[in-house]
Amino acid sequence: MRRRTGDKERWITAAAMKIFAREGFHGAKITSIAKEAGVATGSVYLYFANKEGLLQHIFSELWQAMHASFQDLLLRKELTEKERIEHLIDSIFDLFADRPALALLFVNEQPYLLREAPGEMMYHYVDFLRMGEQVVRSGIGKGEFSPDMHPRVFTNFVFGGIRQLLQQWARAPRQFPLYVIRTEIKRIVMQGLLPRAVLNPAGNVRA
Amino acid sequence: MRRRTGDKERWITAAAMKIFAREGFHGAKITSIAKEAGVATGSVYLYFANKEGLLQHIFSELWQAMHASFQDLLLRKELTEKERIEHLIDSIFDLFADRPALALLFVNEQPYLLREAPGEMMYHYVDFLRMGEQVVRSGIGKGEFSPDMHPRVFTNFVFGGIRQLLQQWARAPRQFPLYVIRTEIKRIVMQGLLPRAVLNPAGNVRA
DNA sequence: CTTTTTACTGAATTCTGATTCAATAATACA
DNA sequence: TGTATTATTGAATCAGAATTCAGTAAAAAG
Repeated sequence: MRRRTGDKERWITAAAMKIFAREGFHGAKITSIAKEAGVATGSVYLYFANKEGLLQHIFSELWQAMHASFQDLLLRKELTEKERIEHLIDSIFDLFADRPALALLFVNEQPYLLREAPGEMMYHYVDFLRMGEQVVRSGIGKGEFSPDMHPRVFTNFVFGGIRQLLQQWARAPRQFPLYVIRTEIKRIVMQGLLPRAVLNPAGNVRA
Repeated sequence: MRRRTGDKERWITAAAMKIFAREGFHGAKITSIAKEAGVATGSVYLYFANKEGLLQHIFSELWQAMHASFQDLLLRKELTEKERIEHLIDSIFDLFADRPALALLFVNEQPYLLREAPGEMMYHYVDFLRMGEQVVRSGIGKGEFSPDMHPRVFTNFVFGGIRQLLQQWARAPRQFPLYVIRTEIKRIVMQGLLPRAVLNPAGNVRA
């Protein structure tokens, strides 16, 4: 017999992440991935069915992590819905914080998988958005949020905005740091662009 | 001599749009596009240098249209900045309103072109976002918008949110009509999720 | 130390689909 | 009508890269 030495599966996924992110799924060559991983071309096929399987595996782990942290947040009864939304936003950024390559994969290759492997992907995707919607609904119910907000449109909008900023960040991590992005997103999401009326001590409205 | 009959270039771009949107750029076969357009395979190459050129041509027209309507809006002095932003949002949706296939192309294939043809694409992209930022800055200057808003993050966020919703819509136009999306986006962008303090007739603050 | 079993290798194979181009058709012009 | 010129065709070519597999290496078992 012979034992597997080293965690080749991990080397390969790490390499794939890097190459997919740089070249795009279609531009990435299995040969480059193998070289980057330090294994032979053929070895990739010992661990994954094919190129697409490799991509799916990466996404699958990602969605799983995302789902888990969302699930956690939904269960924390002590949070207000406003806090919950803020934590949801944070948890997405936490996931990508030190992995810009993963972020690029996530934002760029999602459409491909959604077309080629609609089943699993669609499931995660829909489930994920559903969770967001749920929080918004519940916040409206409690009077925390504007009652005329459309939960599904809102959730999609925020999700899309986050993706776009993740992409900008991953493309050039220096142009704005992630903590700025998170903070700003929360501001936009909660307060919007217009200045808010605030109460002065006398109870009157100030611009 | 022989004259070109029919507007083959247009037939081909129309077909390409449709097929690219359905199969994705990489999944689309030139042969299918030619058949859909009602011309021979080789004819595609009489009008476009290659497959990528075809995609670029579509994007190029699109960005041009986008740029033009943005430019118009920037020049309309009678608008408040708030109105200007609302019109910007509308102009994007107007562009895609009856062309879901174009919308899918736009949201799905942008990353590919940004990688493969960074020059022109990047130019349009950056310019486009810059225009948005400009409006926000100017609105802040005039006191129309929250002074602590980060113009670049804001613009990217909104752009991303719009993309996401365009995609959802294009994927299944029936789930929410475009006019709902526009309205909701404007609400989110302007007011955010939290309920606003409003004045009642007596000048006091109501929840 | 030999045998057996499993891991790994990377050059060769295969497939897919973009691109080409020799042949043909249509129109203009003389 | 005949000839020149340009447009169009689509089967054949070609390139590139995913996948395979016969061969080799390493570890375990005896």
